[in-house]
Amino acid sequence: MNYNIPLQNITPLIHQHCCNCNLNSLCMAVSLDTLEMTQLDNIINRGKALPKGYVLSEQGGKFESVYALKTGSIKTFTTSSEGDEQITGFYFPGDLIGLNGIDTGVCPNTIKTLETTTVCKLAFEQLDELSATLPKLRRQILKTMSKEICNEQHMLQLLANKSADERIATFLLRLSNRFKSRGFSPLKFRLSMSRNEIGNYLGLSLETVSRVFSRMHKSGHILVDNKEIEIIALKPLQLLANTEQ
Amino acid sequence: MNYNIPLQNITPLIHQHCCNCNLNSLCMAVSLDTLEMTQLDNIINRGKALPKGYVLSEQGGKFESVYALKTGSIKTFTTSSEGDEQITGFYFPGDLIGLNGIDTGVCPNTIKTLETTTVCKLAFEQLDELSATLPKLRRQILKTMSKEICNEQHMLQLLANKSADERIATFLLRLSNRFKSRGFSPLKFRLSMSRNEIGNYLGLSLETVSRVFSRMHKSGHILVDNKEIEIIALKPLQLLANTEQ
DNA sequence: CGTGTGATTGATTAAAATCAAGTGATGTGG
DNA sequence: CCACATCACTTGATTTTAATCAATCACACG
Repeated sequence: MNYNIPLQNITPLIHQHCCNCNLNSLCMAVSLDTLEMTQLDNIINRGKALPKGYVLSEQGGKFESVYALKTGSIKTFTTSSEGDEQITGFYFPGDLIGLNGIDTGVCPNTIKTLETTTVCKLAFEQLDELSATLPKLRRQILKTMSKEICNEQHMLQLLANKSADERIATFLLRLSNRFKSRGFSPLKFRLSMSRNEIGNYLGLSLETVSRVFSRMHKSGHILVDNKEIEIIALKPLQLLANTEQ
Repeated sequence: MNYNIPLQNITPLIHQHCCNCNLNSLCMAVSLDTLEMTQLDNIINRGKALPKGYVLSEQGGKFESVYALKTGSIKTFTTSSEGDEQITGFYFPGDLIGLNGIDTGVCPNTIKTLETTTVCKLAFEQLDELSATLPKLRRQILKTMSKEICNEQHMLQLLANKSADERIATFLLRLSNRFKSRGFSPLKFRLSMSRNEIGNYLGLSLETVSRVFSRMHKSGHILVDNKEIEIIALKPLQLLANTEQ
């Protein structure tokens, strides 16, 4: 199910601007004043609604744009020479995706929607030029990349020496925090990715993911109904995520 | 053995400039012309020789500077709330270290020398200001961070679904490539980190690291003499690093 | 109403961690 | 310069965890 409909052919949203986007506090536009935001606004190709499974950018392709996620969710993954995928991140509204192509000029991973999703597309060259005159924008780009590095270092720690239960607990709590900061419920949410994708991301088999969910469900920490998750007991999860028991 | 001698009290090297530094093709200075290099030169606090175990920057401290590694080697690691360390990277001459503190303004990891090491210290604020007028420098900073993200995504892939043998083979080949691009021998080198540190980085116990080294030694792929490594059969290692058996 | 995909659950296996000696290297003080 | 202490590394035996293999269940969809 690999849609490759060109962006132009996808239903565009009503034209909207950064200055009245409800995500501007999370996005590139954070800390810019109205005039600066208008300048940013001018280089943005805005709000296309994309179906589930749509590939925004393919690994190996030329790096030209970065994407700001408006609604929906996205996964990024690398495909190794043997063909197996490794998911490198899940993304939600307000996230900026695709900056890691700068180094080589080639997209190092594939960007794919997990559900119906809308994004803003920013041409990187123009963004870079604009950043020369807007120190706050420049700083914001660096911050985004810096945060990405920190996230990945956190994942390294998780994969290097945490148990399956600790990985899942950490995963759920990170999702919870991300939803919270976006104004969604931090205790009740829907997983837009499959067990297989969660396992791939966390270095676990899909069976293990399912077993851990069942275990946590039985012990009353969470409520699992297929993709719907409700966190019942936050403290035990936090304990599991932080401490080596 | 946690030296915390202030930088000022460490023997300074003979004053040297970016324009005649033999690492400028690897470092920030790459692609800058002579005038631009001189401007960069002016904001650099240069060439201090640091003993083994010296802490350049501590996790949780204020983020102010980044470091360019001239000679020696460095590890970066995060310390979790329970106190266990997770090594996030090993660095060699030409590498730029510490940019991931930008996001929060706080150093997200500790930077520590693995042996006698010399570095150049760059005040980040000044570097950022300079980057506004030097597009090539700005691009270089982004490239450095982009490369760091790609490295870490590569590590994620390694930790998520590769066997101990594949991890070690990949580790050795990456070192080999990095030494090669720095003009050192790609087939014979000295590991400046312990088995414990390698294991920590690769998500393996130190015993497993030792066993894999022994196994590869016996099978004639590498020669191991304590910290000295010689790659005898490159092809089998590459095969092991790339393919699922 | 079958078909297929994703999720759950159980049984078995495999890989690496842990536990436990023991060896070799390095460094220190007498 | 040597005896001793310490630390890093190696190797072996056992245990543990999660992967794999396998069957079944549940839900969505044509």
